[in-house]
This record gives sequence, C-alpha cells and structure tokens, in this order.
Amino acid sequence: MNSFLGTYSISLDDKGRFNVPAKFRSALEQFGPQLVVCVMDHYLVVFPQNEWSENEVKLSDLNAFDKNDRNRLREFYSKATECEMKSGKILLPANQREIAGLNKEAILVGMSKTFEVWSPEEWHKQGQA
Amino acid sequence: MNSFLGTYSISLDDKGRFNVPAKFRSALEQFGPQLVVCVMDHYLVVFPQNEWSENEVKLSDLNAFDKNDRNRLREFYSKATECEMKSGKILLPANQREIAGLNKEAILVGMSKTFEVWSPEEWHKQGQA
DNA sequence: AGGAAAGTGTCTTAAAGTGTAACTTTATGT
DNA sequence: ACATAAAGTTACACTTTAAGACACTTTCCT
Repeated sequence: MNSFLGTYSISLDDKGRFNVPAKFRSALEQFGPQLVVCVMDHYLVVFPQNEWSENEVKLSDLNAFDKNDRNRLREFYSKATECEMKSGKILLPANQREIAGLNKEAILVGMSKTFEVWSPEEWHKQGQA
Repeated sequence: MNSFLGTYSISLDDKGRFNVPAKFRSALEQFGPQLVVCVMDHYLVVFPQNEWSENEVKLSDLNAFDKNDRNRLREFYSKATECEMKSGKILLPANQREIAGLNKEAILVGMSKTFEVWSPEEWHKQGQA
C-alpha cells in the first residue's frame, strides 16, 4: 500500500493522539514518519514530508522582501505544523485540533498522496452538500 | 526538524525573553544560536545567522549608488540587531519590542527558513485581511 | 563609587507529550 | 463456527516542555 485510500473512523486519546490505521501506516513508513499537518477550512490535511516539500518548491520563487509575496508565504506556512508518527501514533497539535473541532473522535479520509482529518460533525455537514 | 513551521502563542518574561518552542529549538541548534532580528512593518523577523548571510547576498545586487536602493538598504539594516539564544531563551531588544508593540504575549509564526514575532493585536489584524 | 536598569542562569510547578502494556474488537484461515 | 492473529482502544506512568519566579551579574549613568 503506497497511497492513502478510504475512510476511517478513529478515536483520539486524552492527549489528542490517534493510532494510524494499519493501511496508512505502511505508506507512512515508506516515506518516513515526518509529517506536516496543515489547516484547511475546517479540517486538517496531513502531508508526508516529501509531499509537503513538493508544495514548498512551488513557493520558492516568491520574494521574501515583497509584501504581497510575503503575505502569501505566511498564509501558507502559518497554518502548517511539523509532526511525527511515534509508536504508530500521531499527536495532532492542540491549536489545530481546536480549529478542526476535534474531540474524542475523528474521520480519516485518504486522498492518495495525503489524508485528511475531520471532526464527525464537519464530515457529515460536507457529506450533505 | 529543519525548518520553522506553525504558529505558537508564547509569553514574554518581565525582561522580554521568551522560551523558544521545542520544535523551533532543534532548527536553531542546527544552525547555531546566533540570530539577526529585523523589523518589518509591525512585526519582527528572526533570521538564523546562516539565513541572514544568504539574504545579504540577495541584497548585495542592489546598487549602492542608486538612491532608492540605498534607502531601502538603510531602512533594512538600521533596524536589524544581532542576538542569541541562551539557555533556550531569546531576549528581544527593547527598542524592537517597542516597535512591534510586544508586551507580555507574542505570536511566533514559522516561515520555513525564518520566523516572525507578532504582537497578538497586530496578528489578529492581519489575520482578518 | 553607588544605584538603577538591563541581562542571565536556574529552579519549581503545571501542563503537554510519549511509551508501554493490557484489554477489546475486528478480521482471517481452516 | 471456532481458534487465532491482527488491529484498535484505553489506561497509566514517565518524560519533556513552558511559564513564572527569583537571585545574581553586567552595564550604564550620574
């Protein structure tokens, strides 16, 4: 399994960690446990580190001294956090959990090269639309 | 962990120091504790020393005999200060804290090779825009 | 020199993060 | 269907981190 597919309903422990489903774990182990978690609207997107780097390359021709470019860079970077799979688990940063409305339960959604983390509430909302 | 990512809400002590978040610390230790802090609009930008050098290279192709370029360079250099991470903490220079409106609290924003320091007020302002 | 202000190191405490193991549920093979 | 294995959940002890306090040092000014 080298890509993220399918929908999983998982539970978070009291510190906000979840066990990575077995089918996702192999993909993560292949790319290394380093991840970048990024906030999108009302859900989170988890990038394996290599996948994130590709996005970053696209931004590299922006000028860090140009105000507009700088704002775009900030928009992108400020929502991201590095994290790591440890002992088969991922701890989502507290501020991101809060933004995504995550509590005891979450929905993982495979998106091939990345996967998403939704609160059950948001997930059902977007299912309706 | 080799880059600055994410947004952190931190507190300054009575002397204006803050604890560097663990995820930033490893990146700083990699490049050495020497930093350059410079003022941008209403926030601060912290460069690890190596990254500062690279920026200097970029700035060096500005024309030292062109009045506008010269003004931009002066603007930039005159507000920059060297500082250092000591005992895991960074002391921001008093005049820079003042310009940035920093008091007891601050927002750190990772920008990959550098990170920014915002007052909560300014940060929320720019978040709206 | 004396005093005030700024800068520095270290400790304590509470909260956040981490590893492990036992237990429950789900899946698999015969 | 049953036994077995794998996956997922929960609990708990341990470690690390961040905030705040405080004492000590250095610098600067008069």
